[in-house]
Amino acid sequence: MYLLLAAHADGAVIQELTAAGLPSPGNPEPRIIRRNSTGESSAPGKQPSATGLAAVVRELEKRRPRWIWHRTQDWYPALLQAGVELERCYDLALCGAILAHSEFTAHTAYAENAEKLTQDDDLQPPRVLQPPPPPADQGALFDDPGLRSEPRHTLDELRTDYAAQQEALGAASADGNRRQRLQLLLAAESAGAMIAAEMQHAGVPWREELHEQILAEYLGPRPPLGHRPAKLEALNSELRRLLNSPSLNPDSPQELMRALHRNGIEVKSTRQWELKESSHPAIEPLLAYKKLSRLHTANGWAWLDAWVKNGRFQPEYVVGGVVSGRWASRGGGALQIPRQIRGAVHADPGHKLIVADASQLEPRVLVALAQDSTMAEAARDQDLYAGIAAKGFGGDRGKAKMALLGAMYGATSGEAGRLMPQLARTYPRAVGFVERAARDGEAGKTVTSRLGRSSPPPSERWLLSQRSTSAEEQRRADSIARSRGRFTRNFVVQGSAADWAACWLAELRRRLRTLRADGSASGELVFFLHDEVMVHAPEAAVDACIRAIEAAANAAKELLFGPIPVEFPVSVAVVDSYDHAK
DNA sequence: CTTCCCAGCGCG
DNA sequence: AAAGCGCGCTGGGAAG
Repeated sequence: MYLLLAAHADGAVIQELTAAGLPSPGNPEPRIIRRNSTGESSAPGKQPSATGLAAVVRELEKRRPRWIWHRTQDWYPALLQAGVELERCYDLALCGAILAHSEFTAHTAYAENAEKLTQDDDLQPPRVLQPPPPPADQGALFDDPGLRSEPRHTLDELRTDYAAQQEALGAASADGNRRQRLQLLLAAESAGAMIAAEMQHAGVPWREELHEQILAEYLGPRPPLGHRPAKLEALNSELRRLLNSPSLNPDSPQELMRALHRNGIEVKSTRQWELKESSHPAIEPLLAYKKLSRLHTANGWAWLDAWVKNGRFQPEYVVGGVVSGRWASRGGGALQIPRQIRGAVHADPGHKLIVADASQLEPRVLVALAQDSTMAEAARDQDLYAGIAAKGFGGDRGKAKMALLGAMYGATSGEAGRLMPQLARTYPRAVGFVERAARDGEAGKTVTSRLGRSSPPPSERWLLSQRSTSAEEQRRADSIARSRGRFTRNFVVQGSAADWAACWLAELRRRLRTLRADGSASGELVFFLHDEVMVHAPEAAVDACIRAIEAAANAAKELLFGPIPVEFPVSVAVVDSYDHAK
């Protein structure tokens, strides 16, 4: 059953559709849910409109429909706020973006139409950005889901878009299961959107007093607003003395650079690794200052005030925020929680954090993509790098790792660059695969992830550079082309790893829901970071959750690659506190 | 004053 | 030791 949910000038509107996106013959009329019209008496603290729509959706969910809507972010957070969890959806915006650019559907009307729209866009002034969504706590009233601005998409527009997307999907070329893969990607992307909203709703368990303890340890007591904490101030005084610069502000790279030069420290930048080259007595306190200053500005008391409420850190995840299919995030730097403060991430009483990460995901994905049986053999080892080191690198794990990472990132110089021929000799297929992606990118072609997410077309810069005439221009053109080559080289691996992770996450969510539906203790997904998930679970549910995580990883591999002899092991840690994982 | 970009560093 | 991919956030600093 397919239910389209759209914003209506007067509230919301729901229509049942066929799989192809036509109005359902048995039930063709859309149903309008007006604000304040569904008869539920307003509970204190809740607006009737909220209960109204939420109640209707909850009732319809019993028929286990697939909800089709423009953007999950417009509807689902408010539904969750109202206590309504849904099983599955189809996110038109996310799926449409994939279909508009995928090589698998490049020949379809949908892609051509999208292409035209993009060109039209170029003629128009830049689109006004959506205002940022209100903070989660303001969404609690669930006043106008999808109606924060005038509805830009009518029911018919959305229905037509869905039908067109299904048609494009149906027209995807059948060779090598491309259509099934793309369909899987759309399902995983939509599931991801729901998971993002659910994780945002749940939040990461965060103990404020533990965070404060950590800050006090590193920085001293909380300073008055706009002041440096004691330990930073002490380091600052020391620096001013050692560099003979009584008014130095070490937060200014320019000032700092001048002060260093005045003292004979000849660096070209103030980056850590370059500063480490020098043995001047000011370097050590300077590095300490930078480290602590980073903690204070990025994850200090101000951060804690802004982002942690009621023991939860609730960032917003941006599914589809990275071209490769990785997620981005907004607010609080959710994907950059530094190791220093992970001790503040702490399970609730009676609960555990289950932190699982896919070990060496990207090289394993490369092995599977390239079908490199020699490398697959080597990767049997739980430690892939050790296995590869054993064959081709005389057992030197460090070299094997650097070579493989270099191949995936496009290293040209340094030790990684020098190791490339050695890697190519033993593993020609794996190296050939990324080389091919690089050559394609340099030539302006598109590359595509395993499930069908394609790289963006060449940039304006790339196109312009193709017309270069002089030798100087040609050199620049080559450099731009190589840069694109490095991007596409990495795209196929990073993008396919993101495909895998999306399936892993969706499969895990399904299993956790099944556990809950069966009445067993279950856990809650609370964090996701490219190749790592965190489940917050009552102790009784830990074993079942671990099995779910492992089964989901295995399922993801099968979904992407079928029964191939490459393992995707996950390492699992059951901890009270995030800093004890890994 | 606001708006934008950069340098630097956090994460994978 | 410090190249080679993808992000977000901060403060400083230049531009408007």
